[in-house]
Amino acid sequence: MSEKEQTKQFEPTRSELEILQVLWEIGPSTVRAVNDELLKQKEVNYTTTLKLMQIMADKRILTRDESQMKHIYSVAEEEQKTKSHLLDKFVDSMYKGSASKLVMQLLGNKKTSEQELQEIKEILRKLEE
Amino acid sequence: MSEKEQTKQFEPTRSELEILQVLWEIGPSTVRAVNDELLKQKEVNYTTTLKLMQIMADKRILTRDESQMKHIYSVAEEEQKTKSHLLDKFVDSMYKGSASKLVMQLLGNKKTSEQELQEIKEILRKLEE
DNA sequence: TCAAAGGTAGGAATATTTTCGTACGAAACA
DNA sequence: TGTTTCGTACGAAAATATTCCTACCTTTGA
Repeated sequence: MSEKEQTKQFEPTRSELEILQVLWEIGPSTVRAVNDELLKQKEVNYTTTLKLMQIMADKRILTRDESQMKHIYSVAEEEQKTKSHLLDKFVDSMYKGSASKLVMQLLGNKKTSEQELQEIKEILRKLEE
Repeated sequence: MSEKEQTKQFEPTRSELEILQVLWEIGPSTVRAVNDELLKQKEVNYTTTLKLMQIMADKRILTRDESQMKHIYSVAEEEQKTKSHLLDKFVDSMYKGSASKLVMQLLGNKKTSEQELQEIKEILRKLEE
């Protein structure tokens, strides 16, 4: 892998993101387990999920333990690191990098509950200390 | 357009999002103007941008004024409404709908400056009133 | 032992997204 | 007026992403 490819930012496709979410949720798993989770959300053939996960392993998004017949797939990068990167990209592209603009939007959002609000304040308060 | 299609959530592709960002930035514009902006970021052929904007107009993401030869394209939906929707989706898919989790990530992020932090606190303070 | 169930691999078929070649009309202007 | 420049429309090609068929191997259990 060239240096350029190494440093190239990780850009999951929509389907890849779905699988990442499942793996974040249930931890390292077999294809079967991931597929079962996906089936709760949508119609999807087992081999489709298998193929996607194989592709993700090729791309080094996932790693896998092949020592057993039922391969166990894990997310290669730290969940927080990946999310942080995706959040950065989101802030950059949608709010020109301004975190406060994003928060403003979030708070103006009807879906953000009073409880969430309190928690956010709590976070900031703790940050003061 | 069927009712289902109407209520179907707006899901811009990556290229479409780039164009939206330009239009948010510079306001209603010709294809030429949008393409010029895009050229600052990447190599792109005029007709490629034209085609994309035509497709977006088909999908009703953009509207256009054809009264002049140089058509003027505008973003159909309110910028804030679109961003709010995309932010919602992001929070839902990445943080299971928890805004506070997102904020926590944001604050733990080295890219979020002290100044941003102050601004966020200011927003919350004003919300108290 | 052998059939059924369940696993992987690989490639082909589809669907979607992105790019651009080409045709052709309108405007600008020498 | 004629030619160059700048615009749109359209369709096809190319690139990507998604889905699934088929082959074949391993495990399980009747």
